[in-house]
Amino acid sequence: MTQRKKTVKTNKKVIFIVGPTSSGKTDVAIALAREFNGELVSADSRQVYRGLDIGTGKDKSYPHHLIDIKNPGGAMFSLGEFLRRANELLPQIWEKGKVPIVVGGTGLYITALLKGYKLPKKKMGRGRWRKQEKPAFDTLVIALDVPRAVLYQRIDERLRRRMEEGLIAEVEGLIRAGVEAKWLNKLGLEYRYVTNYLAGEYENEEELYNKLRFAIHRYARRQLTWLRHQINGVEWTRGLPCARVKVKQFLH
RNA sequence: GCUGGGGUAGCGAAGUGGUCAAACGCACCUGACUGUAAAUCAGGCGGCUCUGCCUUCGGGGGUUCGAAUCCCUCCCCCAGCA
Repeated sequence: MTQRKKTVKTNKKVIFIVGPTSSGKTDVAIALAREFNGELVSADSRQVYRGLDIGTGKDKSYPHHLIDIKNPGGAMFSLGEFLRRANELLPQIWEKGKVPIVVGGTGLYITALLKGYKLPKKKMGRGRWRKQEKPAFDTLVIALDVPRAVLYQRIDERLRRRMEEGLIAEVEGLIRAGVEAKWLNKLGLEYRYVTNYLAGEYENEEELYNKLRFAIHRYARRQLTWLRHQINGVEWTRGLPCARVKVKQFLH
């Protein structure tokens, strides 16, 4: 009996929705948020910037925390800032009687939050900044599992769509607004490749498309490697129905 | 039909008698990851009973101790001429 009491350590819970790019994280997260009274917290190192919409694939149809909180071109967002803000948000969400649902593809951010990393206020030398603490909440980590071939196909189709929606124009606009190419290059993927394209590095849009889609494939693979090895207790699911069941169990 | 060029591993492309299972790039696969993480970096990538063996460089035949590399022939592609 007393044992049982111990296991019910807290009613503070956090749901994580992870997976490689194009695996459908956002859709699942939004559906879960609606159904289970959740609030979305983005764990995405690129969607934090305002104006980077098409290239980062923001879904503004539903409110997310930690999206559009930085201006592009300035200091880069960082793990430290993410942790600070996320750890501040969670209690606020619990207070409202809601469940935080952390969605995102930035594995390092997820791991750090999940493991309760605490970073010193100031940057210290590499290798000794971590002070790990047990997270003060229960977690459910749901990863979306999509067959590799399907994933690649989705990535390709999505990229094509984004290019039609004005991906290149978006980057041109940022550059015109004064964002440096160097800064865009550091972001990688869409912003890096389109910037290169605008600098004349590729023959045509088709070459840009191909170079970029393969770079995204590689990125998706890296994300999967991270999920497989750097996060414990990941529950792989094939989609919303399965995720819903796990969430229902978790919340009870 | 003639002439010239060409057919090399999933694709592109080196190699032109031995040190070639075959450079390199791409795709693909795997892994690392401690304050830029959509970043950065590493390995693999014909097959196997894997410190060696087997089957590969359009097909077949030949020369040679030895061929992806030389010769003959056949098939296919491209360019120019008919």
